[in-house]
Amino acid sequence: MESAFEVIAEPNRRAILSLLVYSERSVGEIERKLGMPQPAVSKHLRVLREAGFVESTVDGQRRLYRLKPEPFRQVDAWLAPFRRFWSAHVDALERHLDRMDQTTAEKAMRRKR
Amino acid sequence: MESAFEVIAEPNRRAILSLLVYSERSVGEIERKLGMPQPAVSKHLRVLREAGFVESTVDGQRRLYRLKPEPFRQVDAWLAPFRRFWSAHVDALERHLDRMDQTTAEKAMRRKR
DNA sequence: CTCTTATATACTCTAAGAAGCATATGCGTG
DNA sequence: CACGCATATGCTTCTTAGAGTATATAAGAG
Repeated sequence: MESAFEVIAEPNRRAILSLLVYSERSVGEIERKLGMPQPAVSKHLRVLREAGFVESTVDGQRRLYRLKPEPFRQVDAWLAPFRRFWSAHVDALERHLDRMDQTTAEKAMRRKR
Repeated sequence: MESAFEVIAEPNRRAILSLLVYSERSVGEIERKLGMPQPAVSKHLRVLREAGFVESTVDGQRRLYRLKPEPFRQVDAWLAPFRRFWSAHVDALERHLDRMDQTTAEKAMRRKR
């Protein structure tokens, strides 16, 4: 489970991360919110912690988990070169839709005449 | 291998995708550039194709593969909510580095006097 | 039509990861 | 100090993915 990519390949882990975006959470809170068994939560949190996605602090008998930024940046960095590419496609799609609109508009014009 | 996240969890597949950013490639080109056995390349391309990351066209006895945008967008969409969070950290880092620079600058100033 | 090049597929083997359950550890309270 | 809640860890089992190797398909060249 070296890489950040393998870590976020698991749906339950992505769910945990998405939950932690709002605020830090105890294990029990995660367990209840996601409806998954406690050992599963702890195991996934361990993986997330070892990969640097989260850190925890002790609060009495609870542990509070919160996000850490680094691995997200790694993923984002890998994604960056593709962004240029896919936004070009958005542009192409928009141009296409614009042409569609134009065509529609022209048809409407013709109908109006 | 349903999800885009599982697909990009595999390092060889990420390498293939990164290679295709520049231009479309034949299987043989990928094989040589990445130094991996041909069946491996074909298998990974199959996974990528089925997940919508790439598409291929026939060119004589070659197949040319190129990127498709949708799955990248999915990944980016999942990442988006975290971006706000981690850029806050970037800001903090930048402020930190700014202070460092300032300190360095002050030292330089002192040296100059 | 045969030989060669390009690519895909089938099959076997191995390993790793996730689920499920049981149990350990550790702190808090009466 | 005994009990109960919160969390972590250990163990077993099941499944799946990837590597490696061999082979199939299909197109071009002579």
